[in-house]
Amino acid sequence: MALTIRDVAKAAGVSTATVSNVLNKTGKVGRRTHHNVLSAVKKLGYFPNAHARHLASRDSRTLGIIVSDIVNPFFPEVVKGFETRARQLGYDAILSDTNYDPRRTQEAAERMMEHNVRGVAIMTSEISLRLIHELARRRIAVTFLDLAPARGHVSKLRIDYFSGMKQIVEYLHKMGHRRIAFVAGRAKLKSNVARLESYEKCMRDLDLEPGPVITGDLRFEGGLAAGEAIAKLSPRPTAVMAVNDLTAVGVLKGLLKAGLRVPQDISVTGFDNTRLAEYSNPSITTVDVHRDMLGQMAADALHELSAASKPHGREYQIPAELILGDSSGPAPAE
Amino acid sequence: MALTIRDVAKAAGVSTATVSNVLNKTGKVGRRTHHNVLSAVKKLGYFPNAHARHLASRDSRTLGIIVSDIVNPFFPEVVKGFETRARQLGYDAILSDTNYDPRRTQEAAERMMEHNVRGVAIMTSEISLRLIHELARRRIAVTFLDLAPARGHVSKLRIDYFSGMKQIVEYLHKMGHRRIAFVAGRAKLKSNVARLESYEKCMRDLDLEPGPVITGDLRFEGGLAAGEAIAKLSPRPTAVMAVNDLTAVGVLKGLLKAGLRVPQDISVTGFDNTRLAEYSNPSITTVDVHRDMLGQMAADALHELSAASKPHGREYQIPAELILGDSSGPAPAE
DNA sequence: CCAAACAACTTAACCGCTTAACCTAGTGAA
DNA sequence: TTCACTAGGTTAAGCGGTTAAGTTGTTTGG
Repeated sequence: MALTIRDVAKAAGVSTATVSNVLNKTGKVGRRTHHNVLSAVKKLGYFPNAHARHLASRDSRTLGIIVSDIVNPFFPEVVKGFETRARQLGYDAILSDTNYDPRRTQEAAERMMEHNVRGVAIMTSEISLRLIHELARRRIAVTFLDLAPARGHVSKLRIDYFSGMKQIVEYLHKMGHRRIAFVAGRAKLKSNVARLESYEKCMRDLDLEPGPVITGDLRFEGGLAAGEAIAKLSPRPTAVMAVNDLTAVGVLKGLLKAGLRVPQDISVTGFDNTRLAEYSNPSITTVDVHRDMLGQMAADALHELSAASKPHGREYQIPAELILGDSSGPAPAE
Repeated sequence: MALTIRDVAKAAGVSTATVSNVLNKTGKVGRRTHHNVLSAVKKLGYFPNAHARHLASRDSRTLGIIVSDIVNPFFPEVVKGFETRARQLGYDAILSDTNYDPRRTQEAAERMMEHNVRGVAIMTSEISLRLIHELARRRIAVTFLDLAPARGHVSKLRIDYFSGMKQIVEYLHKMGHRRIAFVAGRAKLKSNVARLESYEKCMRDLDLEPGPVITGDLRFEGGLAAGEAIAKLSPRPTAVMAVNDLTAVGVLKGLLKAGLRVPQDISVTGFDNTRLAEYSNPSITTVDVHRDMLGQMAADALHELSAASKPHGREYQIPAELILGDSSGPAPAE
């Protein structure tokens, strides 16, 4: 089999405890011995077995992250932020993808328990309350996105959708837009509902009548259809806010197809600041929700929770930032 | 602490060995006992400790995948394909992101060794030969992308860049294009060199003079600059092949900015079939290299290697497929 | 009818590490 | 000189599983 700590101990002429102490930098070992052990490690090419280490120390020093779909452009940056921060804090990170499937979500949670993670960041919405309790019962730190309130071992991450929407609406208002349509996503998803409601509230706050609201599908096709529909409306809106960038790209294409000019005839905005927004033609005005920061904060939150003797879940807010693109401009003269 | 197999054994009134046999479905346990154990497991909410299991069985049943950058749109689908297939085959999968950093690549490889993986799929180019040997010495199965030849514990995955490029060149040729420019990436990366060389060879095979070749940076900005430069050339190429989709989007924007119409005045093609290509305006003609299949095949290859008694590395070929978009069309009349 | 074979367990020795408890010089204070 | 520390180790008992070997009670072939 592979090399063990005993091989190193033998090679360095010391006990396994000493090797372990060197490897873990406990400072209980003299300079000479320390050096000897280290060179034996190097010479043999030894790497400690993570499983044995975790088992013996009864601490996995592992954080988990569960996402719906790593292919969804929302998640890679979150994962990267999480993983990077976790490593900085000295944790190993494991990732599970649920593919929007509740059964796979269950499996993902089980995997986290089997790996004895200290904490898990749940970035999906398809999580059941039963699972949450299951994790809580095991005193595993948890962070959620928007779902439940924070308490005990559970911290909450809140993306400030409202602020993001507000920034868009106020920006469009300042540019002279008064008829601002909204292309929504499926009603089920919390984040989409939040976006729609924020839009409506912000409109009212500016004494504007919300609507028309068209329901898309969060995908390109839905946006395309919505764009074509909007082009035919009378009176036509002077701006269209889409629930996300992908929808916005669809809307944009639909409007262009109908012969409208963007942004001269009509402005379009997205949400999420994905690469799509940046590389679209014209680039899309959107809102950055700092996905990398979201991942980082999740790792920080889990670290805090799992390190505390009496953990007290907090709420973390992730700020949103307006990103101006070429798809929006002053409202056309009537 | 958490529940152990002993708790379950006690609750079911059997030995830990029996519980283990039930959990591992060895078929050595009677129906009644089997059932009793299972209900005890369910009642207590027990999940076996993965670390202990791996340690005791001296088999991690884990596959690893190392990528350069999960945020790079090339990788998420690869990772997903890998992870999905690995799970189907009964493996746990772990992911490491090197961020293009050789030091982090080293750390990633070490992590794989510490986790005692059966095999690791290396999807980055920043891997050193030392590391490869290190892994081979430990009898860890390995797959590479294009780098070394297959042998022993090492299988090779080959993306058929040549076929992809050939399909584009022949398609453009059939559409009447004769002056076809190429926007390359940095010379260092193997995959980019392969694309450029394939382009040149395919051109010559059709009795066309390759060039001009403009060097971009694999990013949007490089494409943009290249597009603007190409617009000014005389005689102007009637088609531009870009080394990847991102570059193609940049080229597209550069050409449009210079007042050219795509595809009426000039055709543009990309490579990789990312979402960018699909959602670009106009959508980009590109080549799909089946990234999910790449991930799957990597998992399959590792499974095969690690299961074999006398492993013999193979070469796997991932096919490329032309995807027609709206950015290409017949060559303009002279 | 008895020994061999089998089904269905239990016992206990690890797997590769960590860590509490113990040991042994050597040092400094009284 | 004596004694309490301390520095720098060693010993050995786990961590939570797996699994080879051993132990039963029950069949079954000759």
